[in-house]
Amino acid sequence: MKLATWNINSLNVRLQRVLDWLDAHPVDVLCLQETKLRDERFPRAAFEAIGYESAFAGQPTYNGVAILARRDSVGAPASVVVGNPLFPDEQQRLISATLAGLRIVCAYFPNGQSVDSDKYVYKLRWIDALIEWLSQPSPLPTVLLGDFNIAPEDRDVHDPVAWEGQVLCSPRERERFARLVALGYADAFRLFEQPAGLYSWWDYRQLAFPRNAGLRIDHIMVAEALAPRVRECRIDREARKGKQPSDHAPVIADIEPGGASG
DNA sequence: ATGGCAATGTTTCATTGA
Repeated sequence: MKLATWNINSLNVRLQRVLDWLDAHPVDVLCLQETKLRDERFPRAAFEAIGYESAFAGQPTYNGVAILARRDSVGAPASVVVGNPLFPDEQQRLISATLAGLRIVCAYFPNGQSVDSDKYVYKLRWIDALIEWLSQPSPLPTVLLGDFNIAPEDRDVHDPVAWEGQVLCSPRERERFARLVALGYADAFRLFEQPAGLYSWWDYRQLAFPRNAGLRIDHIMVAEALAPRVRECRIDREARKGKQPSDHAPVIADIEPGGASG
């Protein structure tokens, strides 16, 4: 079972890119962030036409998340939950659903703007509430995937000295990531030996992508019980190439279908 | 010290992103 996450930075601008990507990579589940579309404008029919059912929560201009599910393999998203029941929030950053015996949580963590800004405080509170929610027992094993806006370690940063203490890399953000790990979530990417210099986001400016000046801030985290079943986790940097790309690349994990252990 | 680029709607600039 293949799951992917991709911050698409406007689904309106990049719908064709997503359709083409799914044609080439027919994953079972694709989580999207920054759709930037109100729900009336979500291109549900375009995804249905290529065999994907969708659940989505959007708003104009900012944020917006969606879960796409391949009809012929995992069916439609069930038990859809929009937002965090413990954290009322006008910003559409969280959607979860049940698919193939898993709880899929698609998350767009706040950016935080700069350390100690109001947005940074909101980011920490938002993450704390997510951790509180995920601390509650779930009947199904959970996969938490999305744009975390956190580079967990220095090896996830092209220039750790320049980024030291900055937003996305600050100790308090990394401590939150570590708390998710302590809660029993494994960073699927780090379950495997990976070459150095693999990132999921590159600034549009200063030729960051050709210089590979990136950060790894998009993640797939799997509950403890699922970790032994993860066969592969990789970043598709090809998707960052070409005309008018998103500034993020998709992350893909392959999880062995569940047995009696769930 | 700052901008660099991109998308959006508040549109011919300000705001946000990361």
